[in-house]
This record gives sequence, structure tokens and C-alpha cells, in this order.
Amino acid sequence: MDTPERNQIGTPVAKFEDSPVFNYINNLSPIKPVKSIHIGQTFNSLTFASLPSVFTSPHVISQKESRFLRRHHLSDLSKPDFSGNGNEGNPSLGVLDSVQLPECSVPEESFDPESSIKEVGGPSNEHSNLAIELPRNLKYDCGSPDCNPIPSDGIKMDHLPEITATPASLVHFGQEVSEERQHSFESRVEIQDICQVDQNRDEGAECDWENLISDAADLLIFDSSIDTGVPKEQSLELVNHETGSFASKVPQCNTDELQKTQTVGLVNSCEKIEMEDSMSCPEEVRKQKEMDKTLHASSSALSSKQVISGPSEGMDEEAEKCISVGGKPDSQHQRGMRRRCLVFEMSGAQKKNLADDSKSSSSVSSHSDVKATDDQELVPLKPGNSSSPCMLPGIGLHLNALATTSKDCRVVKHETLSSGRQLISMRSSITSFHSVTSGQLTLTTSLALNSTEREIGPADNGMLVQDASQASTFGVSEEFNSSSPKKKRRKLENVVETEACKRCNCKKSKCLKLYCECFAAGVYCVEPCSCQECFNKPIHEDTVLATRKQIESRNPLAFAPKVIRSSEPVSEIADDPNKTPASARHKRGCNCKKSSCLKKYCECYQGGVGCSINCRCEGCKNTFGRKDGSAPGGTEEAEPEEEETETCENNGAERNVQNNEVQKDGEQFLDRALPITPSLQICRPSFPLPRSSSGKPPRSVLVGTSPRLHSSQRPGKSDFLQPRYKFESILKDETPEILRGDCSPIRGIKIASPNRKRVSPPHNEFGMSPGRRSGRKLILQSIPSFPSLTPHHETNDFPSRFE
DNA sequence: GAGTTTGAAACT
DNA sequence: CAGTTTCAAACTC
Repeated sequence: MDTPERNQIGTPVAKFEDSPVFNYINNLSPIKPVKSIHIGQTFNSLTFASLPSVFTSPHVISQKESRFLRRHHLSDLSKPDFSGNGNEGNPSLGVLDSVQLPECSVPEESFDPESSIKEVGGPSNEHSNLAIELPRNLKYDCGSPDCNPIPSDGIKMDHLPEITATPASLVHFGQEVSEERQHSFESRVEIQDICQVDQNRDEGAECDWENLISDAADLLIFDSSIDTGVPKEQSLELVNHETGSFASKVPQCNTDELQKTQTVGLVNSCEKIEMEDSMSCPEEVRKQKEMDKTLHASSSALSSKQVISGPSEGMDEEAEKCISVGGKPDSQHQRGMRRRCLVFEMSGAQKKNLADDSKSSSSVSSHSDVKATDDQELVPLKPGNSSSPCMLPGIGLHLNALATTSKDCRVVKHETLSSGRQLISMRSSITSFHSVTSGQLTLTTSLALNSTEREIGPADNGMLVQDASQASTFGVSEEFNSSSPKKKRRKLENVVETEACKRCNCKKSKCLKLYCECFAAGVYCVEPCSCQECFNKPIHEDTVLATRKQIESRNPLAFAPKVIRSSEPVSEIADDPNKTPASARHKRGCNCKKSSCLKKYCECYQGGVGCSINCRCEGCKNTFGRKDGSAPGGTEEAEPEEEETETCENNGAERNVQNNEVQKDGEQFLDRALPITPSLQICRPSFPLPRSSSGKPPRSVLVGTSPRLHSSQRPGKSDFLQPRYKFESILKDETPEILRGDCSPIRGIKIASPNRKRVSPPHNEFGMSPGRRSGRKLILQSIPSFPSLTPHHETNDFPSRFE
């Protein structure tokens, strides 16, 4: 296969070389180059490992450049159309323009759209152009050249070659620069194949995918930067030679997007690369097999790279770069910014997930891999997820805890994916991740599950919410990934409704105090915010982080999720006593005096949870559960921490109910409960609860990266609740699914009671009810919520805990 | 949209 | 730790 392709490629190249002028002309007129070069280029880039030809031949370069430029132009052009905003303070745009102009003396701007139309051969409609441009623009914001999602078939055909060409060119560069890099690209390509397979399955969701892709592009960009790690610089340099800074950025983005984007052309190219044998349409089975292989390879590569690249700082820088590149002032752009901030971590997590998946159990491999890819895509979306403030309410400013982010991403996935598959993938990913860091797979897995569940919560709260605006994309992604889209949708909707619109109206706090909802949620302020003198923006990242640290130093729990939520919407909770928030409570409790805990002034009520012992409210009438225990739904809520434990143990029936709830919610509740802040998530899991006499875990130091860790532990009473849940979740996780059995109710009972008893050594640190709590507490301690963060500690802790 | 109420956060 | 002040959301009109 290689030889023939090479030959084919070679001829065109030679031609071009012969007539450089022709090339230049071609560049000017997008139509010709695309048609003539289409096949050749794709094959070339893909098939040829050695790219000297590319470099030698100005044609190729020019073409590439032109492509990049075109897209840029398109994005720019489209920008005004969509956003109507010029380049708002995006220096990058200006740079891009400058770059483009010199190279393409002929105004491609007007040209490009037309060219695209011409290429298509179909009737040229402005609408069609716009449609095309939109995806491009979106992608472009991300810096990705994906034309894949092009709506119209004809358009697709024409554009595909171009797209493929870019990636291919990238691949070439990588090869030349370093074999490692090439490997990474190939792996990416492989990943793309996987994505394609998924796409094939979900052909219906293409439209959504476009959005998703665009959204994900941001994340992807980060990933790319991370993935490339050292090689990244090389790639940048190479790119720079040709197109300049912009180009350099673009290729990275492209690669990332390519992975996620699923274009036929890409698929073919990928297949060619890896499968060279199967030029014909590859079968899904084959693809899957290959995907598995590729995933492993890619994941390994990615993981290694990630480890090397590490931290958020790099991430941030790149994020900024990407943003600058995207350089669109549009609301979307801002969203992207926000997401990035929040998602960042997500992206990293995604990468990790991939690697993890590959590493993770072979059994899951094929599915998990696929899932992983899907998850990645999903993750970005969610962050819109985020609750992810959006995505995640608390996820925190993002930058702080990268590790957390990864978890967050996972969590997000978890939420989206209620299906076993997803869970599995999650586990695997987590496990692998942990293994990398700490090396304790088994423990980590269980923990990971817990963490993931917990994480879900945060996503709901904050960061995820951010993307809520993009919920549509989510829905698509969710459907794609999850076997039970309905639930996911529901959750997403809820999230969107409740937290999606995190916005503040701060006037004096500069959005640097907990008064600011955005800041408190760990999210940057965004467009919808009407704050004044806002410092809670990526630009002031340092300030934000510093302030955050200060606040955390004062109160480690400051950014912890205030409310441990149940997954169910408030309405449901209220309606359903069984579902009640027994599991959900406000950590610190409220202090309401006049609102009777019946208004949103009450944080408990606002969080849709019942008041607990922790509350000092007066005249509590919280519909979700009264402080005195006379909760409408049940006594459960009344006194969350202590009562819950007691009730569970005391009342068999109640216990069952609770267990069921817990188990049911297990995923949901736990996630929500703990979740809000990534830091918290990390912290909690990683640290044993305060039971240790001091209350502050020694690990804090490790966790140390984020003060949050401390917070997680400290929390006093409320924390116990969380641990408990954690414990339950852990139990679930620990027990193999098979062993667990499907019967939820039974499961819950069995699992809960036995484990607790087992674990419960006689500890009454808190002086709570002795037996039960102590056991739970111990369990909680034993459970290292986040091994990954504190590998050493966890390793140490694990043996003792589990034993 | 302005003003009031409310309770958390911040401060002392 | 308690009391006070500040703040911004929630609420009312």
C-alpha cells in the first residue's frame, strides 16, 4: 500500500515542484488545489513517514499555510456574522490576520467561501457558506481545522481532503522532528479512528457533534499541548516556520480535534496509516481492534507525556494561547475561556483517562477505550459541565488542582454515563491514573470510583453549569456515550437550570470573596455576570489564586461544596420521601432566623437539602427536612450526620431505604455531595477524615498543593456525612459488579451493614454514637478518596485501612 | 428596576 | 468564639 500511495503522491508533488508558480496560483484559488491535491495530499501526509518532500516542496507548505489562513479568514469573516464582534482585544487575531495577509496576497476571505462552494460543485448559497463557516469558526476558535462536521454532504466531500491534509502535514512534521512525536500523532490518528467508529455508530448525532467538537476543541487544545509535552515545542517551531505562531497553534489544535472529530477522510487516513492493508472500508470490528491497539499505544504515549508535561501552569499558558489563537470575542469565545479555566483540568483528565483506559484492565479495553474517547468529548461539553460551573460549582478555579481536574473530568463522564460501560471506563481510567501516580491499583480503583461519584457533584454545581449554555451539545454527547441518555439529560437539565447560570452581581467584592457566587464556585466570572471591577477572570488568575489560597487558609472548607446534594432535582426530592436528601445535607448548616428555611436565603433550602443538626436555624420549616428531624420526607434528613447513621442502623427499614438511597444516589449523591470543588474532591478522598485526632491529616502537605485538602478533612460534623457516603460508595466499588448483584435493595443492605461493621473498629473520636459511627468513620478514614493526589500517603494508608 | 430583606462572609 | 459589619443574593414591590 505504501508504495503505490507514495507513487501517487510523488507525482503530484513533482508536478508542483516543477511549477511553483502553479502552486502559488493554486494557493490563491482554493478550488484547484483542493481538487487536484485532495487525494494525493491526504495520502502523502498520512502514508509517508518521511516528509522531506513536504518541506522541500514549497507547494505543500504554501498549501498548508493557505489552508490555515483560509480557515482563519473564514473564522474572521464568520465572526462578524455570528458574534457580530470584531476581534475583541484578541491580539492573536491581529497576528493571524497579519500572517495571513502577507502570505495570501489575494484576499482569500471573499474567496474562501466561494471556493468552498465551487468545490462542492453544488449551488452556492450564502446559507450553505455560513453553515460551513460556522463549524469552521467554532473549530477555529479552538484552533482546529476540522471541517469534518460539515453539514452538507457535498461540502464534506470537498473539504475533507483539506482537513485530512492538515493532519497529515502535521504528522509529517512530527515524524521529521522526532519519532516520538510522530508516534504521538499516529496514536492520535488512531484515536481518531476510534472516534470515527463511534461516529459510525452514532451517525445521527453529527449535527450535535459539530457543536461538541467545537466546544471540545478548547479542551482538546489543552490536551494537545499537554500531550505533546516536550515535542510540543518542536511542533510549534516547525509550524512557526511555515505559518507562524498562529499556524503553530493551529496544528496542535488540529491534531487534537482530529482525534475527536470524526471525518470520513480522517477515518480513511487513519486506517491507511495503521491498517495500511485495508484501504477498503474497514469493518467496525477491525476498527475496534485497531482502536484498542492504538489506544494503548496512544494512551501510553499520552500518559507519559502527560506525566512529563504535568501541571496546570503549562496548561494555563497553552489555554491562553489557544484562546488567543481562537481569538474570537464572541460569547462563545468567552465561554470557551471560562470552560477552559474550568475545564482545563478536564482536558488533562481526559488525557489521563485515555492513558488509564489503555492501561486499565484489558477486559474492558475495547469498550473502555471507546468510551474513553467519548468521555473526552463529553467532558468538554459538560463543562459545560460544570457544573463544571458552570461545570462545576465548586470546582474551583481550576488551575489550582490539575489532578483534581482529571477527576472532575471523570466525574463528569460518570454522570453522563450512567451506563456500566462508562463506569467501567471511568474506573479503568482512574485506576490507571492512580497506578501511574501511586501505583495502588486496586485501592485506587475503588477510591477512584468513589471519587468519580463524588466528583459528579461538583460538576453539577459549578463548572459544568458553565457550559450549560451549550447543553445541547451535552445532550448529544451524552446520548452518544451513555446507554441511558434520559437520566443524563435530566441531570444535565437540572444542572443547567440550577447552576448553569452561575453569575454574580458583585460590586464591592471584586469577585474575590466568597460573596461572589462565581468565585465561591471556583469559576471565573463570565459574560452574564454583571459584576464590577471583577478580578475573577483568567487575566487575574494570579490574584484569584492568591485570594483563594488566603481564603482557604482561613477556612479550608471555604470552597468546599456547601451542600452535599442528591442527584435528584429538588422537586423530586421534595416529592419523594424516599429519595430525600437523607444523603444530601449542608455541610455547615444554615443559620436562618426569619426565612424559616423556606426561602433561598437558606443555603440548605437552596441546595435542596434538609436542615441538619449542624444548622442553627430558628423555626426551621425546611421542606426538604427539618432540623429537628421532622422532615416531610422522613426523619432521615432531620439530622444528617448523626441521625443518619443512627437511623440507618437503628431502623432496619429506614436503613434499607437509606441504603437504597445511598446506593441509588451512590453515584449521584456521592458525587454531588462531595464534589463541588475539585479540590475538595481530591482532598476528601485522599484524606482520611478528621478522625485522626488532629483533624488535619498529615497528608495535607501532599495534598498541599491545594489548601482544599485540609478543608475536606476538617469539616467537622458535616464531613462525616460525606465520608459515610463515600464509604458506601466505596463498598460498591470494591465489590465487583458481579458480586454485587443486580438487586439494588438487597445489595444496599448487604453491602452497607457488613462493610460498616467490618470496618468499624471502635472509634468514637467524635463522641457520636459509638459503634456505628466509629465503624463508618473508620471506614471513611480507611478510604483514601484520592490516591492519585497523595500517592505515598495513600499507599501507606491503604494497607492499614483495608486491612 | 429599585428597594428591602436576609443570611453568609468577613471582620473585629 | 461571639458580636458586628459588609456584602450580595433573594425577594418584594
